[in-house]
Amino acid sequence: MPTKKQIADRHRRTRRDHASETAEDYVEAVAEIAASEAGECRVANLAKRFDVSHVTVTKIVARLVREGLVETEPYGPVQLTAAGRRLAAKCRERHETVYAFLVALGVPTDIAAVDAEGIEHHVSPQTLEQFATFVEKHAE
Amino acid sequence: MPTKKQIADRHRRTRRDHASETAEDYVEAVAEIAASEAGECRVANLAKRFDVSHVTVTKIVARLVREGLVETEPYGPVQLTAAGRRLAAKCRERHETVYAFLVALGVPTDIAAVDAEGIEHHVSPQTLEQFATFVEKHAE
DNA sequence: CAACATGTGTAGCCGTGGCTACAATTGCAG
DNA sequence: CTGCAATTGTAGCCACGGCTACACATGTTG
Repeated sequence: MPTKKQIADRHRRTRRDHASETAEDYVEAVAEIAASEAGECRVANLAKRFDVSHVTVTKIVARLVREGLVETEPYGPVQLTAAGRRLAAKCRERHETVYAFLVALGVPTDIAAVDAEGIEHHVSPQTLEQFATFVEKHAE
Repeated sequence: MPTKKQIADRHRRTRRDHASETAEDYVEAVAEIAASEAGECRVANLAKRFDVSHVTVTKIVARLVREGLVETEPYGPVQLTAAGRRLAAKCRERHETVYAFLVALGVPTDIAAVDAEGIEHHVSPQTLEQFATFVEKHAE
């Protein structure tokens, strides 16, 4: 049975995860939008994507710049740094695995899409591995 | 394929979930502590449990009081309301299902404990149902 | 080139969940 | 009953992710 310290650690871990969830969602979105017909990712694209005001996007992008995940110039597009691209690729893969896993489990695709969005940030490498294994086994 | 509005909705849903995650964690903890040897749940118990200062607990408890989930008096214990007990029971059951599911999947118990903590708040009833079914099937 | 729509930036506000520092209460020891 | 330790409350600060309102750039379009 877990000690009190371990329980506290678990919660602290959960909180720390929250802090980076937004970053993960944003770099993923930037990558997708830049790879789409749009060709580049602008603040307005992100605002629409997350259904928030452009101000919220601006503030979050500023934080991502501080963290070295994206680059941007005044009135210019938002571009991923090398670190941002790495993170985006990792998140995309993880997201797809979680989604595929839920679908393989028998969850309706529309529900799986919502749940994957929330779950993906909390899946450890070990659990993700089990998810992937399960998907392979059930890939008919 | 999902529309832009659906993607935005998914994200809004995820954010709204965040707002209630803390409430869920706290009512769950209050129920557990009150049911333990301690007999009652005090601010100090919660502070230790989540490894945060007592001030943070006080503020969150105040919010839970506003939301009708707990009751308390100055310098007194924190008690669940009927609504709080209902929510706690629901969360406890869901938490256990998620944990049992991860373990059944093959995730090490210590890892499963951490992941369940993060995942439980994002599991829809439909997905939870699939988790439970899976656990039953693999309960030899 | 001027004007106007669109897109960004800036200022300033809110609630949540963190914190430290200090004040007040409680409760138990002496 | 007095006094001290532990607990709880209060004040005030921070970062994050929301917002509205207003200012400033950009880029078509006439």
